[in-house]
Amino acid sequence: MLAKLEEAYHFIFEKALIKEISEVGILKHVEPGEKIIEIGDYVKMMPLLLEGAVKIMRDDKDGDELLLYFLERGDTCAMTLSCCMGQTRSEIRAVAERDTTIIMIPIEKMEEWTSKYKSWRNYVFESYHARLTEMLDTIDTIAFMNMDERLMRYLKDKAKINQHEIVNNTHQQIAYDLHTSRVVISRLLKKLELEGKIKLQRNSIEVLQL
Amino acid sequence: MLAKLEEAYHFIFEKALIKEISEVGILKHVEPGEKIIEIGDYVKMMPLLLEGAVKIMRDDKDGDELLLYFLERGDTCAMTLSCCMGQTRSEIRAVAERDTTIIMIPIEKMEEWTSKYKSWRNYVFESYHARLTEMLDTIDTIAFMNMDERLMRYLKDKAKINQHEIVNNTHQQIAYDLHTSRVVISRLLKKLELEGKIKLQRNSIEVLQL
DNA sequence: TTTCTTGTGTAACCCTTGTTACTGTAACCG
DNA sequence: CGGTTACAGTAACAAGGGTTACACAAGAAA
Repeated sequence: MLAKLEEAYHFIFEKALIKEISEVGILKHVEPGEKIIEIGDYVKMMPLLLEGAVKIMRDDKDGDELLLYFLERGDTCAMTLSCCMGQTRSEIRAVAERDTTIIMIPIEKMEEWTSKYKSWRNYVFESYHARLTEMLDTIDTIAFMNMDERLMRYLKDKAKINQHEIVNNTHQQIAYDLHTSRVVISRLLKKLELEGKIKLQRNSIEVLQL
Repeated sequence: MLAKLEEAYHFIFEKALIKEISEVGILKHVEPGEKIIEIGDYVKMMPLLLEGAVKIMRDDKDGDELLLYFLERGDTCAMTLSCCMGQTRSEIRAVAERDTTIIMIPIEKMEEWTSKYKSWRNYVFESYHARLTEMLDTIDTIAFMNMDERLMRYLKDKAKINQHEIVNNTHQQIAYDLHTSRVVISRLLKKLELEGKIKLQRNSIEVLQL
């Protein structure tokens, strides 16, 4: 564990802190599609991403859902962080996008490290900043862009996150992430294919413009 | 200044910190409609709200704009905070909604207080949490609600913020805040009036269901 | 092979929202 | 007082996207 931890975080945390993390952190592996946090969960551990990718979703009471953003190595979920500190329930759902390794930190340590390590404080503040920025991005997307632009952007993000130009998704799954219907996605995908931006096959979409 | 500061923040900050704030903070008064921060500004001071209300707006490159949320007494702008720490430019615009008094803190102090005062750390974390929650709310609103619901919600918020059931706004101003057109707002306001939820007059809207 | 299941393509239709254009009217100003 | 400007009401139409329904194809299962 120490090796992976150092690989992902040596630019961010001081040595002593990495050692502490490796001592108290609990390593966890999650499969693609596996839930990490559900809306309404009490959050007792803060997750640091060692490897893989996680997608963060927002749901409303009617079962509608919407993709907020993806997390990658070196990231943590600021919403979770925020819930930990405030002892409130999770406002979001986190689902593994690929094979993912995370390390869970007990919340007691967070308070302690906040006064003890400057690099920890900075990391926490930077995480908040990064997540706020991503939320603004999400807002821009849904407020100012049309569905075809949002779709193309989604495919590019997905290709990047999965490090592969082929996105293995059904149209229905995409529709859920973008909070629209399958028919709309099929329609727009066909349009994007005609424009030469993607290539369609059953269960897979090749993104040509990365 | 000390009196107002204590009135707004005595539940939040310890005495010694309030004293420090009053010593280094710069008091500033802004009129309704006056800009406090513009997108792209370098932020060198962190604002604490003593009195009044501020609206936080997001703009895109095409000049489109969208209301994110309001700030009130005891709040600070986490985006600004985040920009201060990270030395980045502002991603948002802040405009006074009423007569507003703010106190500006030089960023050097923030770092110092973060290690020195636990109440400061908590305040900063809670501010981040509050703002993230509000952003999620904003996302819910634009992703899951229709324009008539958004409009009603906007009017209620506005009435609450201004402590008055009469909202003095032209339809055009509302259209800017909700990122739509004047005609759409006029249409929906008329519908809401027919439903008995509001009462319309020139330059003013009375919100009947608070 | 046939059958069943799942995913995709597409047409037809509807609703919400955005656009253009024009009218009326309150308030202000010379 | 008439003229100007800002604001509001409304009709007619366009566009985006959501809904329903159905056909068809690829794989999986039998």
